[in-house]
Amino acid sequence: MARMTPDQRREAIIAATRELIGRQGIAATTVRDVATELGTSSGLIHHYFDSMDDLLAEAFDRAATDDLRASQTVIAGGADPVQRLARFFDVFVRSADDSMQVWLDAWAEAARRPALQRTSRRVNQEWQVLLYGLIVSGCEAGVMTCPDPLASSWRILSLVDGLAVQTAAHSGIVTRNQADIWSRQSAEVEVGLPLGSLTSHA
Amino acid sequence: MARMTPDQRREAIIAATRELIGRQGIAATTVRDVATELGTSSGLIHHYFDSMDDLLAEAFDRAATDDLRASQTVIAGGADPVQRLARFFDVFVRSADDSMQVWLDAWAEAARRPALQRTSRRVNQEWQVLLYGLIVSGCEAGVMTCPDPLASSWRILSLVDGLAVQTAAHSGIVTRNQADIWSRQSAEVEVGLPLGSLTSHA
DNA sequence: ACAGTTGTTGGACAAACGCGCAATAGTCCG
DNA sequence: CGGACTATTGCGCGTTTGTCCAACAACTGT
Repeated sequence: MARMTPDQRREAIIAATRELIGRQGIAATTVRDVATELGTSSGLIHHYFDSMDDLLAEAFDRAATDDLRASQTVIAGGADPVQRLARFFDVFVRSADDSMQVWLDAWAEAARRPALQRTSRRVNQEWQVLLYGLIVSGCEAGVMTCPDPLASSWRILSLVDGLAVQTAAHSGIVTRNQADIWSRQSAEVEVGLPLGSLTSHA
Repeated sequence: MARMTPDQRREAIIAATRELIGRQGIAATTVRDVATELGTSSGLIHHYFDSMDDLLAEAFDRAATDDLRASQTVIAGGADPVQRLARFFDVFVRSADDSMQVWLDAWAEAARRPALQRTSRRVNQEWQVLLYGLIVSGCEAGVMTCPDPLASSWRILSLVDGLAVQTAAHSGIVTRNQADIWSRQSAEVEVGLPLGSLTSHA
């Protein structure tokens, strides 16, 4: 096979793994799957990664962190705190739609894969920090009322996770649109916004 | 091995599987694990169940349904709608504490195990129906205000699921007590109860 | 050009998986 | 007692898994 620089090769392995876990989940992705996707031998993967756990954790980390960074950029483009919060739900629902099985697998597999568990925890906390910041800035601007912004951020994040589970694992019972609307309504109540504030964006 | 009646044997297999999935999750439980737990051969399991998917689905069904029935009984003992709703959180938090890994595995494995997927969906819906009934009866009694009881039941169920994920998969970030309090507060807002109504039970 | 280093191969390896099957042991009925 | 039936055994089959390793190929510095 054509030779790459070590950095390029490592990135290519991670990219192939990302593609695969997005397509078939984390739990169902094997070393040989990655090698086939890359068009290389399976031994090469272990030349760059100590274990499958490490590779899965890093691939999940890249995918989740890219999602988070992209979301931060989109959200930062909102004109005011309310619009930024509305954008939070836009990007979250969209990204959850594509990669919910990855999240479910990450949560479940965390019990059996130490590296994946560490990554999953950190990513989760970063989403909470992002949401917490949005709420606090809304309160400082005086457009939101929040008696307990920490509790609110955890509640909204949990609600959104839970609704994502409903649409993914129990697809057909709760639709994506319902989950989107319900999570916005719940957030409006949390931060004292009038109903419809987060949904009436052009 | 000592012989049982077919019914007894079948129940013993299910009981052993329940024990195992509670201890090590659904995904990590194998045919041989069940046979060892029972003290029988592995071939016997396939004499009573067509596939491992079927066995796991039935064991999960029993465990989840038993939890649900026991919860219904406890909840029904509440004097009024508010106390019954408070009891909902008591039993839910307690059962989630023991078996959260089972739920995570059920959600994640549902994508790869058809029988488990059907069972998981049904159990989830039964919890929602239970919660929906509690809310509606509170509204009919005039002690709760609910503009949209269906949406409320889905939101509360999703919130408690999401908070359970936070305490299980990301243990240490959100504690069980915090999750308990936060889910009650959220429910109080949903059905128009004064803060503290669901927590001030003896 | 040559030696040394490192990327890469392809397959061996042991362990574990779900499942099936011939043989055995236990039960029941005539 | 004896034949029919079924529960149960114990093992083997084929596959798949993560990991490892000796050999080969390619690049580097002298």
